[in-house]
Amino acid sequence: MPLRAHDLEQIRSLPLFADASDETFGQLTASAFLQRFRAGATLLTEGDPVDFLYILLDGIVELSGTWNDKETTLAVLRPVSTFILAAVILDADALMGAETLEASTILMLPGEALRRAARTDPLFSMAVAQELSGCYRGLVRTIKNQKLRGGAERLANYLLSQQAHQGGRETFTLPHEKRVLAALLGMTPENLSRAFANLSDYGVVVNGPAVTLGRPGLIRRLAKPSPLIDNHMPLDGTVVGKAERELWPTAQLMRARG
Amino acid sequence: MPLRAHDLEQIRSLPLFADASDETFGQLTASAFLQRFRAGATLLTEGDPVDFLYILLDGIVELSGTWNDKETTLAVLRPVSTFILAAVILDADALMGAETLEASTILMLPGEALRRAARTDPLFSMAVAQELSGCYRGLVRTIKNQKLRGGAERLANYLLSQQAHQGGRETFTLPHEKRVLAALLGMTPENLSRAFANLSDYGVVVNGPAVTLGRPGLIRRLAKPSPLIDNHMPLDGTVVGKAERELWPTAQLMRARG
DNA sequence: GCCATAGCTTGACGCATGTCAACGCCGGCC
DNA sequence: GGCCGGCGTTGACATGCGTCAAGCTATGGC
Repeated sequence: MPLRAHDLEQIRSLPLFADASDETFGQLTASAFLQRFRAGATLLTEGDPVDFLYILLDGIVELSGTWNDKETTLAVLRPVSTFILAAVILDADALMGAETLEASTILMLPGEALRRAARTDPLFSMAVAQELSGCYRGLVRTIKNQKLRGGAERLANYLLSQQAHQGGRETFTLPHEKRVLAALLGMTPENLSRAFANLSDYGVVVNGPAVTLGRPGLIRRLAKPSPLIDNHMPLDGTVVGKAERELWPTAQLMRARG
Repeated sequence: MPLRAHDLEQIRSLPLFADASDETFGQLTASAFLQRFRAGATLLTEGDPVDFLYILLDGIVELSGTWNDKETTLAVLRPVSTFILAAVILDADALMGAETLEASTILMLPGEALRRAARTDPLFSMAVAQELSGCYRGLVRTIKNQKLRGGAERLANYLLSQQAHQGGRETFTLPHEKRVLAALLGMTPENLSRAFANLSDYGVVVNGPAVTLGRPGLIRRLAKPSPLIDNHMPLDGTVVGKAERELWPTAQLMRARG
């Protein structure tokens, strides 16, 4: 699929490309193309050489890692997210697999063009460095979340952040199937059920995909959310400045499963 | 402490600075300075604004994360390693604490100078992006190691990689106290003891800090080392090319503790 | 309306790991 | 020499989590 003017505008407005020169942007997009994938399609297998930077424009994709017949979910991405930037920059093999959870449309940007652009356009490569920094810090948060909190605490924090994303209403709806949520939070579906059951003591009521936090104070006291672990979205519509750019870089949701 | 010619040469030869223009390098080092810290010194506290890029030239430093009175070790660094590059690039607060485990000498490079250099010198900011990519992939490996392997398996793989680093001899010596090693591997000291005990069935003999792997085939069959998780050092002395640059970026050792 | 299937939940069980306490070893210090 | 404190090990115990099995509900096809 060729790119349309509308797509180009959308890409151009991403933090990663906003500062690039027109020339750089032109060279980058000249060799790029859009591709549509069905649900469950494998985009990348662990160990494969990575030839493209992927930019998820629509749909959902899961990043995973495997070893010895075990699999773990490293992240679940929603639009607009770039992924495997690090592998592209280093021209290295993929450390994670990628597959679509829903039908998705993805922009594919040849790696060689991206590396060439980064080597010549300092503002673009600075943007690349900022994007990578955001991803790195996302992983640091993930590890801290994973190692320092128990299952119920991870779930509680997830619910609080979801609530914030959806406008802070008392009742909101889970964006994924519970099986996917469990993987995201680093537990089995069975344990997610139990974790929800435990949280009922804290005013959490679950009705299918609908969740209501009946006692915000109580659940917050359990969750103890921290800006050093959880990425908080600004509640009002204020424009984010440079320092907050890392807040919502490429991958908003990052958790691991055992 | 001012920088000496010898220090400058050493810095200049790091991958991060090797491609920078002389002008960039001069501007960067003009405002840099060396500092010596005693063992146990706190370099950075979680949440602090980060004003410098740190480059560990001698000694050992530990990176940690905390939440709710619990602490976890995110990495143990040895020379020559840079750290908190991502926070510097984004001019953001530190997500991890840093403290010296031994007396250390550290080069401190003002963040503003680094960001300015990255915005103007494309080859330097490309090197920054490559360094960050290596760090990012290191964290991905850490998470996979942590979530996919059990304690004994993590230890087995650590021993194999240590053995390789030390020339592949049957007997080698642990580079850290066992308490630090336990933190590195994401377990308690008690469990590290038990893990060592379990590995005796696989030909692993421990004598204080000396470890000998009596049955390499057996321990390898348990460890199942993978290039997608473990960073293998080249056994021979071949010069590493661009693709392998990520192999030994800033932080070689990254594990987390619960 | 009936059945099949998938997603979710619940219970029972076992394993891995954290916690707490006691002990031995060793090195430093008085 | 004797005391002391840090490190490492070992055991008993509790807990969190994964695994397996069964059942429950909703949805879709016939």
